[in-house]
Amino acid sequence: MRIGQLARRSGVSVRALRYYEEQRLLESTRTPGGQRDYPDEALERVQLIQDLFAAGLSSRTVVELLPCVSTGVATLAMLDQLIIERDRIAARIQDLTRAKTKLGRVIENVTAANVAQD
Amino acid sequence: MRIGQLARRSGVSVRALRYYEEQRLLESTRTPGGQRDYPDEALERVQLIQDLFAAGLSSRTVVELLPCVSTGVATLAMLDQLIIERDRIAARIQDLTRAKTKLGRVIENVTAANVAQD
DNA sequence: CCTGAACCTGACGTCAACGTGAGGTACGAG
DNA sequence: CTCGTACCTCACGTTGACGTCAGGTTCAGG
Repeated sequence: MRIGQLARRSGVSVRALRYYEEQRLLESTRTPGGQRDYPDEALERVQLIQDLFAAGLSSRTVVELLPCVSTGVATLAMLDQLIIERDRIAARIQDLTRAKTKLGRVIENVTAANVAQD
Repeated sequence: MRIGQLARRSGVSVRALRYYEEQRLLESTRTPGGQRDYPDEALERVQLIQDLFAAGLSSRTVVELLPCVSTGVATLAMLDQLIIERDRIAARIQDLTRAKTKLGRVIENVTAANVAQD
């Protein structure tokens, strides 16, 4: 599979895929002409990378954790890092939940105010 | 209250407070000498700004929504925007929850692998 | 009056995850 | 062989929320 097709299938840009390779998040073989060639598994890999980015992990963290996330084999340092990241995500969820609740209350109040005004 | 004290109380940097003013998120009166002077309510205001930033709102969005968040009076456009942001936060929470679950499973697996290896 | 801490205004630097050309090469169809 | 599209490698631009440095001013205490 070439880069354009992988981009369309995964929904990320061609530029992003090259960036992932530059950051050692994604590998590719090359055709004799120098074009990137990806195996089918690359699609899942890209989706995994996207998930981790969406979770707020940096590319540096992702490159450290990708091996154990895909293989299931980890050093103790990796395990620590995994736990740190999971807890960070949990804390972030708490923050967002608080903010959502706060906004929800504001919405209720201003809605009531508008109804009263109309 | 001067800027340094507000910074210490709120936990944000002096630079950040000046930035908030620049973005019209926060007002201040000035002493005859030109130094910023904040009322006590500024502390809550700063904390509110931080909460909204933490929720992923941009300063442009915050400056649009701050009036109705603090006064409870909103236009219909503001209400729409509020709902959009709340839903965006809810979607983000979903994403993070999925990512956390995924990491949690990875943690369980690699832990088991380590125990088995030792 | 003097001094050190806190404050002021520019204005350039940072960082991450790409976007966006520029200028050239590879590939598949006809 | 030629055309059009997809691909290649630099390499600079973007965005947001500040950090940081420079050069000068204000304030409170002694």
